[in-house]
Amino acid sequence: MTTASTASTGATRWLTDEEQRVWRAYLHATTLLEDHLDRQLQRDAGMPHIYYGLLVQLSQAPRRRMRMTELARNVKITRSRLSHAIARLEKNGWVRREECPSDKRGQNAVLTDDGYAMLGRSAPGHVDAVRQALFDRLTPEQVRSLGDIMRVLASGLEPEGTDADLPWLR
Amino acid sequence: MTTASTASTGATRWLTDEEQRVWRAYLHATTLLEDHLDRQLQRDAGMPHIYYGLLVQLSQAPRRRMRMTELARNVKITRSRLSHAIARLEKNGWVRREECPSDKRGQNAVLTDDGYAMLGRSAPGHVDAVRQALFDRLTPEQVRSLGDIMRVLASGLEPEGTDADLPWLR
DNA sequence: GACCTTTTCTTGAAAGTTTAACTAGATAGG
DNA sequence: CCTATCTAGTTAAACTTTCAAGAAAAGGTC
Repeated sequence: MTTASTASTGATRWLTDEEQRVWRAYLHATTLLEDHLDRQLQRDAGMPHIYYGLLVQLSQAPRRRMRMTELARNVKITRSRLSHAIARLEKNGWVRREECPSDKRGQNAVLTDDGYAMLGRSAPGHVDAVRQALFDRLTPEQVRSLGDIMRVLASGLEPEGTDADLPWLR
Repeated sequence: MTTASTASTGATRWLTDEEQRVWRAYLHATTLLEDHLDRQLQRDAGMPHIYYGLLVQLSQAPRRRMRMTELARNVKITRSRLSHAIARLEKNGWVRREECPSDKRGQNAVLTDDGYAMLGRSAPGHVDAVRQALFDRLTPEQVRSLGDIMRVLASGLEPEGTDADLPWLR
């Protein structure tokens, strides 16, 4: 019941010319931007974009720590992927695992001082990169519009909404 | 010279509140959509989104064949990644390699009949998924606006443009 | 032609991701 | 309590991507 819309009627509503152009532009731009930021962070911070996102999340959490599952949910990755990622960040000394007092199954990922420092060092460059690629190129209306559009898309794909899918991802 | 903008002055222009919200929404929506389509295609066509994109490109090329480098450029991936991907698709019987007559270094990736057939089978479902996630949720103005915005972003990240980077990617 | 550089594509290993199975602790019902 | 079920997180194996290196043909240049 995830796909079916024309699947039931048999008639496929293909994309119009404009839709095709927009879709291609979307794919094109989003992959270029992701590649760009991934390379920027790999070069300046020694990690892929998503790992950086994990550190940012932790840096904003109450005591710079967060339960594994919550962290995974916030960044939209599976728990498995998070396990591997945290293992790697732990090797770098930027994150540390800590048992959860209230739930013995649980683990907290904790941002270390080293991790915090490295974030402070690389954040300016990263913000710069985002600004140059995105905000400095769009008009204020476009920025507002982009926000609206992205919120619509996200709400439609959120596990909640109309057709509740699995737990929260997969 | 890729990053530096405040790097030279020392003053970081952080993101405003609205910019932060927009950026988060962007990351959120784009990762959800990519995950969604990846899963849809993995389920219905047995391959990740980017592999599907390769087949689509080939299906639209003159004699359903294309030089490796051109294919890689069109889909925005490295030649190395393409080599591995084509090897996998070859194992599936959907693509076949063919030597290039005019340039003995060259290879053409050719979409097989099996590949073409499989594309015909999975295209409707994929178009449906894109439509449901994107076009059915946006107003016509939003679609137009999204196209404009994405074209601006892409043009700024294209290896050409103002600050010519490396060959075309990396 | 000999020499040097560039272009095309492949390869192998390391890094990252996915999938499915699995351990251990929490929870609910009887 | 005891058992069934659920939840948190990890792990192994298969697969994909990246990175660095390299083989082979093409293009100058003298």
